[in-house]
Amino acid sequence: MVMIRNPDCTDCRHHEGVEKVCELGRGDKHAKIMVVTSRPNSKAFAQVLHGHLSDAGIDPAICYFASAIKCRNFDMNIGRKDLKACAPYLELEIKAVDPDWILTMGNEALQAVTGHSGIMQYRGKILEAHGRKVIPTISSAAISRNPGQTASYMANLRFFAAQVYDKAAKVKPPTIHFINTSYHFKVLKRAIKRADVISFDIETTRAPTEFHPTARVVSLSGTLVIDGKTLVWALPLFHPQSPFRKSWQKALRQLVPLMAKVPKRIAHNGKFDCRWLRRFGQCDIDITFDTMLAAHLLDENREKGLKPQGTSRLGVAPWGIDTKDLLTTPINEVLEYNALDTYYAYHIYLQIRQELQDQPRLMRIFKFITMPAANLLIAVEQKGAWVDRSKLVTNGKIAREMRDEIERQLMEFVSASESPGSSLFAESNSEWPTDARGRPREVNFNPSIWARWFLFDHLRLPALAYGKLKENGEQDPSMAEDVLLELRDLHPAVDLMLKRSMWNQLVKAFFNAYDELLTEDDRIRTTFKIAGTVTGRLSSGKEDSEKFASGRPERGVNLQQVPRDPLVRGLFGAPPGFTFVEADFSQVELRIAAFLSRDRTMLSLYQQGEDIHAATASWVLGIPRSQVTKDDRKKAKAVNFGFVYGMGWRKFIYTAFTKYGVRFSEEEAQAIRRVFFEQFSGLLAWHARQRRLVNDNRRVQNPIGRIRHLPDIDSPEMFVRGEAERQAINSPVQSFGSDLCMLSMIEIDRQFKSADIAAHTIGTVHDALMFEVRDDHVGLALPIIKDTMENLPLAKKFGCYLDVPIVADISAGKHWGQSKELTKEEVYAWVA
DNA sequence: GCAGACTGCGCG
DNA sequence: AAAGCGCGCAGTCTGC
Repeated sequence: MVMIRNPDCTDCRHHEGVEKVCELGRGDKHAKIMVVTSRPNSKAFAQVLHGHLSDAGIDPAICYFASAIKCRNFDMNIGRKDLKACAPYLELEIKAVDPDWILTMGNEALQAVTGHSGIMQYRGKILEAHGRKVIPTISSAAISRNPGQTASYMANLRFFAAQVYDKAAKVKPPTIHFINTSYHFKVLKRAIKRADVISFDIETTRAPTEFHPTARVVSLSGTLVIDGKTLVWALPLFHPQSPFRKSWQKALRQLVPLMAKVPKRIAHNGKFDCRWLRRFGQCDIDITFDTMLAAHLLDENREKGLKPQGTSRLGVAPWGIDTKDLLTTPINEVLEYNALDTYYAYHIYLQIRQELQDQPRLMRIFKFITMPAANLLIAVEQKGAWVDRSKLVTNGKIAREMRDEIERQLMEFVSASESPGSSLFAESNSEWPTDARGRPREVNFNPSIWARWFLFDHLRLPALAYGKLKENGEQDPSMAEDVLLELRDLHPAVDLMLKRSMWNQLVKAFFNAYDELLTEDDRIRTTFKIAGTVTGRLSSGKEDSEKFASGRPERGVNLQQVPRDPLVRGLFGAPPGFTFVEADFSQVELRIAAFLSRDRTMLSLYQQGEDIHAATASWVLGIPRSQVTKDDRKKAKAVNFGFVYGMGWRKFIYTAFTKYGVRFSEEEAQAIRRVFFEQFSGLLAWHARQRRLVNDNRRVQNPIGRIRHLPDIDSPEMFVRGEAERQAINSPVQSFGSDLCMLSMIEIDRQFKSADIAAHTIGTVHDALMFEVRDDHVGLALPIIKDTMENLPLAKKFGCYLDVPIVADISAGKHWGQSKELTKEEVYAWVA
């Protein structure tokens, strides 16, 4: 070891002012296990780390601890260059100790040992470097900052221990039956018919959707349970080496109907597989147990992918191939990978099912909400939302012309010679900005270096705020909307910049995206993620990118962020012969807050059917209820939503200005907050209750038992704890609101089907549902929608007695957001 | 040329 | 001392 150390090393800047130059690690010098981490020689650090290792079953006494950087200077950040400079010493150290296994902790150590960067991507995988096996995880210091990471960190350590000590995985790899003759295919059909359980999975080409011309199913695999025995099989389909390459669709048309009849159907993110199998098997198939959704329901913070679930639950090493292009991957590899997915998913199912059975409230949510929603969304995603093609063309043209015209006007301010001569329009005081190679930068009105030059140098506007402190110690002047609003009166270009930003956003994020994604049947499709949020809400957008090549148009606009501007929202609607129906829960989160807090004022307002936003407006503005305008009510909305979830007066001033254009002084804002909590005094007690609950239990739950884990409540940092406490207030409300909406969607769709009503669910936007109803069935559909939403079977299904009235506002017309809310009479006696 | 951090903005 | 919550995506810039 003496040979390695170089106390005179000056290879990187870290040697300057450090106590000991080139400090090597410590521990067993012939250890089988090497741990690469920052500051291995700090006593306090080592103590914590040794605790973690022991807990995971690794004896720290037989490890060698090394650092990626041998001169530890805590005032300096470590860059790639530093790691490179120090790499030879680490390499020598590895050779000298000669370990079989290396545990790297944190991104630095990962980079230093393997050369890869991206710890969140590589953690828990088995890599190879310097001829040894390497398993990366996050740094132990990250755990104390963010206790929320503890579970997966410990899972990584336990996995490392299992590999090092060669502990047999809990689940052994199965024998896989490859189906490559028509005889085997027949045997497979017979087996599926007899099976009680099927866990299945498909591999596909990287087509953007199952309807794309390049969409093919490359292989199909399954794990069957027949008479208590498992049978694992893999069927090649469109793969070039497949005997069924020419008849792959025919094979699916034979198999999918049989699979759909197996009593228990399991898959990991099965919504994806079911969409493809429906398309090519020409038969509806759904799932009874989705392991990804169940894992997420049990712990919304844990990695829910099949591989991380497999390593942490089953102790199996990450299996499989880099699925870049399946068609050029040898068939055996594809099939083995495909089959193992189904086998391990089946074993994960066995575990998770038990965990759900131990928590009956979660099981009920899974049974009555999660799985029905998943199966309903298969059809919703396949159907898509209808878009008015001619409107898309004309509205898009309007938006593009508006943006171009504004940019033309802005360009007049760019050339200094055309600037008016007043002091406000002073001549430029600096040179046109250049890039790193000295070339002039292009005009770019987006928040860019050029745009900052334009505003703050060329037009000499004052920089009122600055962005984040950068690595080089500089801060860019902020171009955020609220800052520009302050500068609006100083120069006409500011207003143009603001307007351009709005129109450009519409063009780029919406019109362009919709143009690209609109299919021939005039529909746009999204993917809803059921396990995409920590509260149980759906998220909407693109399919997981890993499944698809970059650069291609993909399935997936975000249906939940369609601007309310009629120019955009009005593009969506119902095709000829159909009516677009939107049903909104009225103020659902505030009603839930009233229910949970038991605040007497709020409860009685809702029980009397009064408008809580108007009430707040009259109190905070000090005017009688009758004088409250529509605008006042809108402002009160900001007050209500903010303060209910623990907003402070500073943030209130900020949001009141940026979102509603109202300025409040500090005194006014504090006074409004005070009045608010005087009126709704029950809210403060409720906030305190939620804080106590999360501090005691590290988790909170909503009225039907959906759990939000908040491990960050143990953070030593006040701010992080405060965050967890506010989440403890918001989560039960938001997640219950979402559950009401999901439950409605499921229940309404069920009734449509059983009454044979020609209506389709188009999607949800958190507290709203959208439907497409055949014109002659609107009168039948409207009462079902309203009745269901207002009278959900919460008591029957979840033992939850909601004593706040729930109200659904319904509107019906040709386009989204374009029609008037219906009165109760109109809902129950619809006249087209 | 690509990934990651960061900002800004669309929605509830 | 200070503190709404929950999302997805486009765009810029940096560093390799």
